Amino acid sequence: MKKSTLYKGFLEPIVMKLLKEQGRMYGYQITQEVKLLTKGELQITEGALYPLLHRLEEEGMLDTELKEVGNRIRKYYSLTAKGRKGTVQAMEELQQFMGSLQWMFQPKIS
Amino acid sequence: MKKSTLYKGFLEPIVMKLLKEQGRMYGYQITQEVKLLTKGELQITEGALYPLLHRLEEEGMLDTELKEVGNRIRKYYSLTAKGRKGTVQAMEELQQFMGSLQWMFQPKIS
DNA sequence: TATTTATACATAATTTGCTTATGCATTTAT
DNA sequence: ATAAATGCATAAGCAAATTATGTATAAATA
Repeated sequence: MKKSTLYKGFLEPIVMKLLKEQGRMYGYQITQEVKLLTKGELQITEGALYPLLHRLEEEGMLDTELKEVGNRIRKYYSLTAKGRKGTVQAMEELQQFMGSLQWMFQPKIS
Repeated sequence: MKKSTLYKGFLEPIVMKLLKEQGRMYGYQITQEVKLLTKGELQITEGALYPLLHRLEEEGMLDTELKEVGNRIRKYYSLTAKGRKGTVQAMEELQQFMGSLQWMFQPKIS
């Protein structure tokens, strides 16, 4: 990932939120969607994404489903019930964090 | 640092922005200011802060000044010219990054 | 007045979360 | 024919935190 530096810790909520919106996605598709949604700003690397997906699956956040497409196999991921709860929580934490940094962008309070 | 997770990479811009606003601060003061400004949300750990300050000084971003207060020695940090430029840049990158994540918080584009 | 908490610095070991590099295989575009 | 895109995966290395520890003074509190 990169172009504008990726601030670490964001990849997980990004992926989970995407899965929540889109329902069911495979790894490569996630990289392309993020690239699109961020107008090329964020480029997720596979070295970051795949291990994360594996970890989230192991934690019971994601379910997987293999699908043969043409001659290739795609691995689709979707949120479990736990994963949906986890997403809500991750988003709340993210928002709170962003909120707590508002002072950085506000004009000085005279 | 912690309470809400600290997303990695934010500490540097936070510290630099603070120094830009306040002019001249010592380490402990920075931890207290951040705690105040974030209403207790972000608690900077010394293990993160001091090495960062040392690194920024080494990179020519910060100047230091020792001051004896009572019986203790405080080490004051302030931005150099390079540091002020660096702060502007760091803030721009941060804002661009935040901007590129807007889609995560916006209601679905029907 | 003894003890804890706050102030003030610092460093080392460890963990986390990425990047970079590599590998393999198929499909599409040049 | 060759390169680029699609699709998965893992390993090595690095940077930025956390956690733990150490030292010392000052102020608050039991």
